[in-house]
Amino acid sequence: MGATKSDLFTKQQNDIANMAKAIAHPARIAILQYLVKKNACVCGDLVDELGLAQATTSQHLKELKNAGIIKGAIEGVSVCYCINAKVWKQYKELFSAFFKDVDNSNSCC
Amino acid sequence: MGATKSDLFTKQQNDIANMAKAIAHPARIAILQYLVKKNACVCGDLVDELGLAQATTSQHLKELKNAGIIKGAIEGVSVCYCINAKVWKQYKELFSAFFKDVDNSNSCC
DNA sequence: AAATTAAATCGTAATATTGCAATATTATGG
DNA sequence: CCATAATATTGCAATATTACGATTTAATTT
Repeated sequence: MGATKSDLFTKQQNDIANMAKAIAHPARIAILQYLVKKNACVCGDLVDELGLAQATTSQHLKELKNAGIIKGAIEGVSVCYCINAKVWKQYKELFSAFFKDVDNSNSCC
Repeated sequence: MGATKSDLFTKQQNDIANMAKAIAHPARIAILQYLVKKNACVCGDLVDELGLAQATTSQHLKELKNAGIIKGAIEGVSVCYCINAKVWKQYKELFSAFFKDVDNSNSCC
């Protein structure tokens, strides 16, 4: 036990859950907000920005890269990160579809 | 170590991360989709629906209740669950605001 | 009151995540 | 080539999450 039983659920359900998991940490939210705000590639200053150790920051960046939501490009000795606009749009749309309006007129609670 | 360093981040960043965490499991996505689909209070059949043990299902329901996104009402010997429309709307809006459109025209990667 | 039913809680095991120091890697400049 | 700088990876400890059997709680029915 301890591991999520992914096989019980649909691909879509697992996809949404995994997307949520990718942003389910304040450091990763902070990274994404910073990249969106800067509206450009950001090289280097993410470690200073967060206040976490370099290794930890690098790990969070890796998770965001694995999720596809950011891209990294080597720029000389440092690495530049930016939002992957295409995947970002997918996230936007999938969450938007998931959180469609609910009709709770039939609800008893 | 092991615990998230919430104090490094803003309340808003922690809030978004916690909301994402609440839905970062396929069983919880399945529960929410089922409640939305049924468009009414659902009593009892959630355990049969998921395929997880009763205790596990109950635990997931508790997390969703803690996050405020669902409500439960005792109905005789069983418990009826439904979407908390107000909180649902908040989630919808917060995620929608977070995933606002990005301009990556200045991006190098 | 006893039996039944549904759900919550407890205890515990397995696994995942978070965080950081230490080390490795990679590119640049001297 | 050697030193430096920036980032990645490794290894490990602390904590969190997931899952389930067993038990408890709470309401209903007999």
